[in-house]
Amino acid sequence: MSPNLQEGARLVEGKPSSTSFSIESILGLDQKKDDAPSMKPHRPWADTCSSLGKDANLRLHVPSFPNGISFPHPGDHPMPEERAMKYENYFSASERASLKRELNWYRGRRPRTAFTQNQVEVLENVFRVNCYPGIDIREDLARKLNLEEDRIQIWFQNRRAKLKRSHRESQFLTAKKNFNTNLLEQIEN
Amino acid sequence: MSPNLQEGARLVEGKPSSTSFSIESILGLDQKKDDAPSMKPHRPWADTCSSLGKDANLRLHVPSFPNGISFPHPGDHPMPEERAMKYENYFSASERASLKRELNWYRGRRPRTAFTQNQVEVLENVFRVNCYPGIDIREDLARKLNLEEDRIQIWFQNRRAKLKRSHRESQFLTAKKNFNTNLLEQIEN
DNA sequence: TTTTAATGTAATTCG
DNA sequence: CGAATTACATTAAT
Repeated sequence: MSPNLQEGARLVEGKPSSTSFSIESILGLDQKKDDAPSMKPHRPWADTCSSLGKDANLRLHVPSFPNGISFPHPGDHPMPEERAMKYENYFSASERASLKRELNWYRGRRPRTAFTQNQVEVLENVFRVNCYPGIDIREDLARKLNLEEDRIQIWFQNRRAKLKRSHRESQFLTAKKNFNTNLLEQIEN
Repeated sequence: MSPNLQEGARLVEGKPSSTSFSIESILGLDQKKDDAPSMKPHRPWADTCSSLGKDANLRLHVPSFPNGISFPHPGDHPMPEERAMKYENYFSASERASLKRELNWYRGRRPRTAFTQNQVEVLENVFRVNCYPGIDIREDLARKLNLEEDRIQIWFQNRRAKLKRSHRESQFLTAKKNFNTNLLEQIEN
């Protein structure tokens, strides 16, 4: 019997009591506690080497308009009337790109990769033959297409999901059609 | 044999492949072959008395292709004519393995469990104290959280993997930062 | 709005 | 058990 779980039960009920589990249950299982998981989301694309003055606070800066108007957060609702203020009008392409990177940083998401048509075609061709390319193939593709291996792997994952989805859908449609057909026959008889 | 990437590349570019992937590579011959005799994976959640959908997914072995999934995707560009033969002749062991895997998923992958926030909270709290809970603790948790013990075990496994991953990453970042710092010092001297 | 790259994590497999 | 990989549900960029 582990009486220690009662602590857990308490936590369930919203009691943030100090987690004191009975020693017995932890006995012999004393682990090196990394109490601050620190959960680094792993964002290698936010390269720390890019600038020598690689200050962390650099990315916490909230972009704003030159005139002090705060930058429209993409998640927010569009501002109907202020169309004339669209930030595109204020920044060059490269400036927008860097702003975007900053946004991506504090939102913690890798900038969306835009595959070229050629890259997609090659990937599709490989997919047709083998939709589970091993690491060797992926690395090979990465070199040949000038992409990171991770992009390749993700691409295949998403591609498989897409295939499955389409399969599901067609199956559903078939089932529906059959259902309707049967129904019709019954009515006719 | 099956078309390889050279053909694929040619199809894409219309030029004599500068990209050449070896057949072995494409077919993933380097991958682990699991042509092992079919053993039953025991899937209690694949309830025999579930509804219509069950049989549909269970044995859709279409002669030409498992599950009716066509690899030259129906909506996609057709492959060269030679495709009309028995598929056994066209797919390597590893490809068949892939297909088999896919088949397996369709007929029996446990539905993804969505833990509630409370469940996760309790699990995290226990994890903080002991990330290798023995069977008794797991059973206890299972009862308290109304989950199967297996889910608990898997959760801890995945949680440990996650912790390890985060350690690796923070280590990497630290190393990188040190590297940059050293570089900077050298430049300054 | 639709498609799809990216994320987080539960589930599976193998050694 | 860990490591690697996968499916799958979501989020969000285009």
